[in-house]
Amino acid sequence: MADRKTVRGTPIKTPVGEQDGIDFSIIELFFFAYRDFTSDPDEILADYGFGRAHHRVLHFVNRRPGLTVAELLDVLKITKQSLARVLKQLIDTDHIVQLPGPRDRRQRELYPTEKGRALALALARPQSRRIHTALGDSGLGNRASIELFLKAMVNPELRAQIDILPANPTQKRSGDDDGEH
Amino acid sequence: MADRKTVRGTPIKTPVGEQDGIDFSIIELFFFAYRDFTSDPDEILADYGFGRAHHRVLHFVNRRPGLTVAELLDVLKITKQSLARVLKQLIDTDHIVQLPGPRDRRQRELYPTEKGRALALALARPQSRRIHTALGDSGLGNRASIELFLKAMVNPELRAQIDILPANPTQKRSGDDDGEH
DNA sequence: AAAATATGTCAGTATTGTTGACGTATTTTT
DNA sequence: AAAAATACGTCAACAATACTGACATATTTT
Repeated sequence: MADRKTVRGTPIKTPVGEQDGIDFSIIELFFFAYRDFTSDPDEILADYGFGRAHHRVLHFVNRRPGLTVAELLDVLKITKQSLARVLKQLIDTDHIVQLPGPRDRRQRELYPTEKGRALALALARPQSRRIHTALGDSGLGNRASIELFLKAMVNPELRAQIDILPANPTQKRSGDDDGEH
Repeated sequence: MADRKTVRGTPIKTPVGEQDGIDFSIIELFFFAYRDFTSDPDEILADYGFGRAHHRVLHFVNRRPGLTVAELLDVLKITKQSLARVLKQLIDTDHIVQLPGPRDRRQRELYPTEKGRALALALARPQSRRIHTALGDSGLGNRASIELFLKAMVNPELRAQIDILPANPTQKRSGDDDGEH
């Protein structure tokens, strides 16, 4: 048998691009942007021996204090076991506490402690700074457009998860004086 | 000694929010958007027994045909071993071929085959569609703003990796041509 | 000839995810 | 009250993707 068991295809030397009818520039930008966006908290987490999974749990418990394990699983779209490990660590290190559900005592409502709140804020701070800078660079009037765009990128049936969160109630903030420019 | 081997902190019941000076809404939207953005190709990849790592390699080899292993490692920011596995699979399945570098024969230039090009396009198609829809939903005039924003989210020192790509007409590969003789 | 470089590979490990099964406490249904 | 369903925790086994460190080979540079 000659070395023909795999008939190698011919190398293509022209780059793919927009002419193929596909929005490669934004696809790629999204990849790079998210990579760097997550790199900021990753460095902090490393000091705690935590990973990105811990960050996500911490984030949502801080955003929706009192949410149950089942709700958290639904938001994160992971399995019980994946959550169990990181949640246990966060509870053991006193970043999160569990309280029995008031109506249904089988449920465990998850709350951040002072320590957990502080860590969540510390993790979010560099991300928020990056976003703020990026908004400045791209024109400060774009905030609404960016929000709309990102929200439209989410699967429609899952947008409910976002709307529940206390993101929009007092979005006014007009004339807010955090102007770096 | 009551159960105080760990003195648990008090549960905090108020959600974090923008009043903490942090842009939680966009942080969260970015998370959800990227999660769903990557879920489209993930489903296709599963049919091939491939994962997200294969997708990234395939993407950049198609975007920059002829890039070397070292360049690919630099773009992906992973180690040689992490790349080795997925690259080997992609070569064995004839999605990518290697050619010795013309100037330096130690290098392996990576090129997509017809098959690899087709898969890259198939993976990018639903992502592009999602982007297009989202741009439509958020106002069609926002494309430039979105691009600027995403680019500004990338670490400045790494933006060069993006500029090299054939997204913009200023694609000038420096150095002596690698001409096909 | 020696050193440096580009790549490939091996061995071992960590993190984060998966599926499936089972136990316990609690609530709901019968 | 007994049975079934539910919420959660946990165990065992496994898979994908990353990591570090070491070493081999071919090739280029010094």
